[in-house]
Parts: sequence; C-alpha cells; structure tokens
Amino acid sequence: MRAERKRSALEDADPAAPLRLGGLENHLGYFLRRLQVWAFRDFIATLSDMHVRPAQYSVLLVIAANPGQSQSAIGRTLNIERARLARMLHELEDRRWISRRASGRDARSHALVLTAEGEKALAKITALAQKHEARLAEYIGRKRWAELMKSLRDFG
Amino acid sequence: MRAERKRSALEDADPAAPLRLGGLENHLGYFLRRLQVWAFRDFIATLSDMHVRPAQYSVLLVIAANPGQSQSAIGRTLNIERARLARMLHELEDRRWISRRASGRDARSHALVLTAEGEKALAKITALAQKHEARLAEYIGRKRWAELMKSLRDFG
DNA sequence: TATTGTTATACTCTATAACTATA
DNA sequence: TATAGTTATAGAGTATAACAATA
Repeated sequence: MRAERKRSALEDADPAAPLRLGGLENHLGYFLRRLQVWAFRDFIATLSDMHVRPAQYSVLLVIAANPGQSQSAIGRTLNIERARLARMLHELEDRRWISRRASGRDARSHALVLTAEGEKALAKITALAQKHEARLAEYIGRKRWAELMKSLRDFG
Repeated sequence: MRAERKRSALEDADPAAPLRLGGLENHLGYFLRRLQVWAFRDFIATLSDMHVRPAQYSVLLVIAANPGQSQSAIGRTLNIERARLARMLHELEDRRWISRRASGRDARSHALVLTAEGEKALAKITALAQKHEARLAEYIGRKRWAELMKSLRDFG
C-alpha cells in the first residue's frame, strides 16, 4: 500500500485542523456570531490606544447624530439597557467626552451632548474605526462585505 | 397655522421612535451584532425548558459530529478558550450529557463523547433549535436568510 | 520546551430588582 | 400609575496567568 493511500477519516485528520460542525452548519446565528466576534476583536485592537469599546463608540455616534436627546432615547435606539447605559455615560462623562444638560421639557431626563473634547476624540476614533472597517472588508472580501451590508442594513 | 403644519425635525420626532444612527450606518459589525443578539435571545427563549445556551449547544453538536475528540480540538473549532471550555464540559458532565474517556494516544487529553442520555437530550434540543431557526428565517425573511447563510457559510 | 487540562481572577455585558424624583 | 435615571447584584462570556501532568 502506498504512503499516500486513502486513509480513514480518523487517521486522515490534521491534528490542528478544525472539526466538522455537524448540525451547526444550518444555524445562521452561529455564522453571524463568528464574524461578529472577529469584527469586535479587530475593532477593540484597532482602537486600543483610545480605549474605546464598540458599545461606547455606538453611543458616541448616536449622541453626535442626535444632540440633546435623552438616555432613554439612546438606549431604545441601540438596544442598551438603561442601567447599563447610565454607567457607561458616567464613564464617558468622567472622560469629559459628553455632558448632561438639564432638559427643558422634562425634569426627569437629561439632554446629552458631546463636549468640544468629545468632538475631538470622536474625530480620532472615527478615523481608527474606518481602518477597522477597511480591514473587515478585506478579511471577508469587498464583494461579500457589500452583500452583507446591503442585506443587513435593508432589514434594519 | 394648521395643526398638521410642517414641523421641524426636533418637534417632529415620535417620542418612542429610534434616533438616527449616524456613522454607525457604515459599520457592518453593528448590524451583525444586532441580528446576532436577536438570534441568541430567541434561541435562549426557545430552549429555556432545556436550559441550553448557544455555546453549550454548539459544543454538543461538535462532539456529536466528532466523537472521541479532545477538548483542545473542540475549542479550536468553535473558538472557545480552553479555560472556558473546561468549565462548560464539567457542567455538561454533571448533567450526564457527555463523558470524558481516557484517550489511547495521549494521556494528557480526554476523548469526549455524548452519553446515551446526552443523545436523547440532543434530539429534543435539536427539535427546539429547528423551531428557533424557522422563527429567525421568518423574522428576517426567507430570502434574506438564504442570502446571509450563503454569504457567511461560503466564507467560513 | 510545548501542550492538555485545570483553577482562579478581572472585566465586559446582560438581566433584574429596588429606589428617587418627576410626570 | 408610569417613566427617567440610578444603584446594586447575579450570571455569562472573554482574557489572562499560573499550575500539574504529560509529550
């Protein structure tokens, strides 16, 4: 028998190769999760100098696009629980990137805005985030990136 | 002036409506994350009777598809850190769904297999997981489901 | 020396509940 | 009564480091 004979599946295995996924192959959630984890890791690594995490970044962008809105409106938009958002906003306030102003209409709520320092930080952050996005597009291929973006954005 | 006059963007806002996403619109990771979170929540809710989380389910499926493999091989396949996987496997062992056998080849590693009880549980779990998947497909539309699945699976 | 599995710690994020102050 | 925001706690997942046993 030749050295390159047909070997059984067990013998055949490259010890470092990934295994069969089995039924997981039929679950979209698994594949979504896998790519999302890659993307978030790359995002965090790319923005490590600024110490900004994806959730913080999303909050900064939504405040920038909707100045003066309340915490509950931000949380509703991004699906962030109000308790979690309250703590995150305190951190961003400690960093002098946002400020809470009294809302004219409702004494219970705050009007959130970026500070001048926050605007400056966001400019740097956005530049790094673009680099991350370019890396993601390269990782999965520009065509696939565009397909996924269209499919997911059209839905959302 | 009429009551239905053209109002400014600020006045116009439905107080419960989501805000503008701003720069977030250009980030695939955000949209991936949003759908993935929906999917995992639905998965957890659908399988709440079995108390199985997505990561546990993925481990059970990969063991079922690759009986006798080691923890490191499972972890490598699913991108689960070995420390995390060790604890998860102890939980699954406590539930009598998997067992660790001595590996013939390497005394350091375990050969993981489903128990008979584990096979039975996985049958129930898989049936529920199908219901979840059907719900996900309905949520985003069957066409979009197929597009995303193709795009993501081809890549992986 | 490197790898397999284990234990432990710290941090992020999610999920709740309880509380206050307003509406 | 309901809503906005706050504080606290518990659980899951991620990231590390250190360790024993084995390769």
